[in-house]
Amino acid sequence: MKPVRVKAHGNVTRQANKKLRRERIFNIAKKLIALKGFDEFTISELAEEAGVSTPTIHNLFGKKEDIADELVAELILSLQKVMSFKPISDPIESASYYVTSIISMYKDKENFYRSAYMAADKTGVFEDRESVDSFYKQSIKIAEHCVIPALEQGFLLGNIDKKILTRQLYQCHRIGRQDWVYGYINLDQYHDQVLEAMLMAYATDASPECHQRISDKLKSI
Amino acid sequence: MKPVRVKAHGNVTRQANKKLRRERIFNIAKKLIALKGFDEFTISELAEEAGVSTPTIHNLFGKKEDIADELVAELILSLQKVMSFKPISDPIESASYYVTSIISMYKDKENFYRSAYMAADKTGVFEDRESVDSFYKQSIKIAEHCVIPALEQGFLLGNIDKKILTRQLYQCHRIGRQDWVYGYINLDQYHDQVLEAMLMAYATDASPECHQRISDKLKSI
DNA sequence: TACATTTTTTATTATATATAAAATTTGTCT
DNA sequence: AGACAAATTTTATATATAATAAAAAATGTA
Repeated sequence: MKPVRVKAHGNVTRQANKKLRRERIFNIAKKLIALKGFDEFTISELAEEAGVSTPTIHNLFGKKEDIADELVAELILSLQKVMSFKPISDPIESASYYVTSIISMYKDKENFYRSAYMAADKTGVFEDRESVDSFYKQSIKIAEHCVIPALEQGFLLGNIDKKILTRQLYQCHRIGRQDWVYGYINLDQYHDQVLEAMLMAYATDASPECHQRISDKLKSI
Repeated sequence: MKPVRVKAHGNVTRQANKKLRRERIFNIAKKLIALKGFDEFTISELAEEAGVSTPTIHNLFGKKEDIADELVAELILSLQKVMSFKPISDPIESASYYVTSIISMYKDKENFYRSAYMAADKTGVFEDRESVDSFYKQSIKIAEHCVIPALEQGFLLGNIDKKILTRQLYQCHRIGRQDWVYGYINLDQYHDQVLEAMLMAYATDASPECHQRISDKLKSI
């Protein structure tokens, strides 16, 4: 009876190399998806760009849908970091800081974020408003973390329901992000569009002093 | 030499019947697109539902892309009507009237509007902000027609740039519409979401009296 | 009922995703 | 260096969809 060997001798090295190859091809995939859109990009095109055959793509990534799932999972993970940013009470500072942070994050890996958001649109993860740990509810909570100190410090008056205000702050991001993801505006335009919308939302309940500053800030964008 | 007859004897009747058949199948297409999404709906599925073969679909409608183009053309035409609605100076009345009008229009032919907006997303017509007769610029103009009388009547103060205000009023619609078109919210939720967002936009520049009324109205939604 | 024409269908092509099985490559150990 | 076992890639193939050409059927009128 022959001795049974569960793993090949050089399996550790093999896995490491595989990971490198996979990563190289995954980056090409991100580039192609960002360039053409998720549905429009094809496995065979990816294979050709990567210099391999289509079954190799399937071997490394599974179905096309699996690529979307992987992008989304990576995106969710990456967004968890932003989720834990420290609240700033002044609405103008808060909005500026928040938008700038996100932009610089996107700028770093634009292909990844654009392709991942496209994939997310296909799965609908961001649209789920029901489940407790939904991205929607998490985002609303973050917006709330911005509104509460602003109320406490008197930048906001409390005449507009907090819930409505936070909801608006969240919605601001969505439409701008959409426009950027699908290639209608660039990141700089995204910055201005979202900042403008966030400031407008804050302005609805701003103290006279704060309202004046927001108005000035809006003129400078 | 045989006499050349350009048209068949019964061509008028034929064309009329063809139009009826075509319309029947087009309605099924709208239903299917609204139900499954434009990319997900297939020609063969449509053919089966309609009780004809796939080439018949192609014969009647051309390519799949042509179906999208036709939906978009019909949508643009239908929206031209809404474009010419009379401005109301009071922001609350104006927003309520506008949202209600649109909803009732959509409610009538929900399959059509949902499938047409999906098709429009694919073509990107609504994202074009450059050309003079772009839908974007037309929409901005309508929003302006709402803002100007509100300023004149003193409902708005003019502290916030008119351009910014109109832009916000337009953006309000987009995200809510998106959520409805892709099946995440129904028309009643769309109503509340868009009305809330429009009122919030007006509130940023509202006179104290108007701001109070908006605040009350928001509580009642 | 004959017919000219339109309309539909059968047959076929092209392209994309996906998988199974064969062929090749890889990394290690002797 | 060369043998080897497993991993990896490729060739070949299946399935699904969109699209078109040519043949067959249906239609409306005289």
